[in-house]
Amino acid sequence: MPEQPYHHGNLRQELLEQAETTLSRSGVDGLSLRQLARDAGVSHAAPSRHFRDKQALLDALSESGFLKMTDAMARAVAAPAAPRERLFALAEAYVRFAMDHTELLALMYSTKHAPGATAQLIAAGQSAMDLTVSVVCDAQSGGEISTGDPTTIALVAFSTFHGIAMLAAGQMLDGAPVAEVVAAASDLLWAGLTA
Amino acid sequence: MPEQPYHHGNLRQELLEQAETTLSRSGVDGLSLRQLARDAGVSHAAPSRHFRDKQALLDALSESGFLKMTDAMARAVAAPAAPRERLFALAEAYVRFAMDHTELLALMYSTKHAPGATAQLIAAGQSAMDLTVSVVCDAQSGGEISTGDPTTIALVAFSTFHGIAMLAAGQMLDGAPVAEVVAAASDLLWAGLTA
DNA sequence: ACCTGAACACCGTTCAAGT
DNA sequence: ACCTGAACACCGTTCAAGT
Repeated sequence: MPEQPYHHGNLRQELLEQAETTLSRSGVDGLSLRQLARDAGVSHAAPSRHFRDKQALLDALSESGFLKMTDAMARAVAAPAAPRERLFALAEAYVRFAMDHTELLALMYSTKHAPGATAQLIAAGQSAMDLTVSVVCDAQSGGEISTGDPTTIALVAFSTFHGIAMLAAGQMLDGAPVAEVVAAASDLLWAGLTA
Repeated sequence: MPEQPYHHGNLRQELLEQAETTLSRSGVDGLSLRQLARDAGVSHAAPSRHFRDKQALLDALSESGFLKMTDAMARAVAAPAAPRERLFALAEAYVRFAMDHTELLALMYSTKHAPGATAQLIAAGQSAMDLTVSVVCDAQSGGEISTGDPTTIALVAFSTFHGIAMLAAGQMLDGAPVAEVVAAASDLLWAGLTA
């Protein structure tokens, strides 16, 4: 175990990992570049080699969050099942991710990175929505739900799950069991789509 | 127009008003107690007489935001109309408020004030949801929609509108016209409820 | 290429002291 | 009661200089 060499070698990665840990424990406000540098045993100016500014680090964190979330949702939807079950599984995966990564989700959907967002970040943010569209399209081509613009339908479904995820993550469901709300939302959506 | 007297007289109110303006222009991150003090022509330590810390000011801002929002929603729902239209009006009012007060809404639903929130703040946050419950109950007692726990139904409806509001405020609807998504969501919800 | 050290212009919070 | 001024411990960002 040698002391840290002058060239850290993997600073960018270590900063990101430490940042994710700190984020989940203390929220965005608890995140300071100088503290991250201290944790990594490096001068406070070192991170600027790897992230232009603090926002760049937050954006990188957001992007990896979107990738993880989409991954979890994609796995939930991949299992062969009826569209009805796949939509439910999508909702469950979304809400579960939200509850397991409260602060990360808040960062991901904070308006902050609105203007200068990377193309990669935008694409990552879109992929969860794309997944929803594909489930809707499958259900439509199976003739199980009403025709109608699949994007709009997916947007409504996604918004519903997003709303539940955000409220659940913020403990604003007034103590209603999350699983019940997710189930009720899936039922209601499906009932509306098959009406 | 005399110079500001030593005792400002209305500092708390002026700080809140200036804070709301700054918030809407620059977001929470653009909000600094010291800057607000400068704007009010007062020393940087003066605000602490009126707000224990920065979070207290943010909480006060949130609370007044919730009051305004509920007020707008209540007005939208007050007009005598069929439950179907009242639910739609509720959704419209919510989303309109969200788009007109992007940063305020983000603050209101940030998890920040989770632990030390005032009872007043919590109550204010609840009132929009209460309004939704009452619309659902009216629809149920009119026999227009399926019976079932009105709180759960309201929670799903509220989540849907909340999700649309948040995504719209963050310009994450991929360019889909907000009004269309709101209408589609209302239609889908109502179809599910009357199925 | 990667990092350090010092410097600059900010913060929030606290506390004696003033009026 | 309400506010000031100074002080403390932090920030993010920049930039010459070191290895």
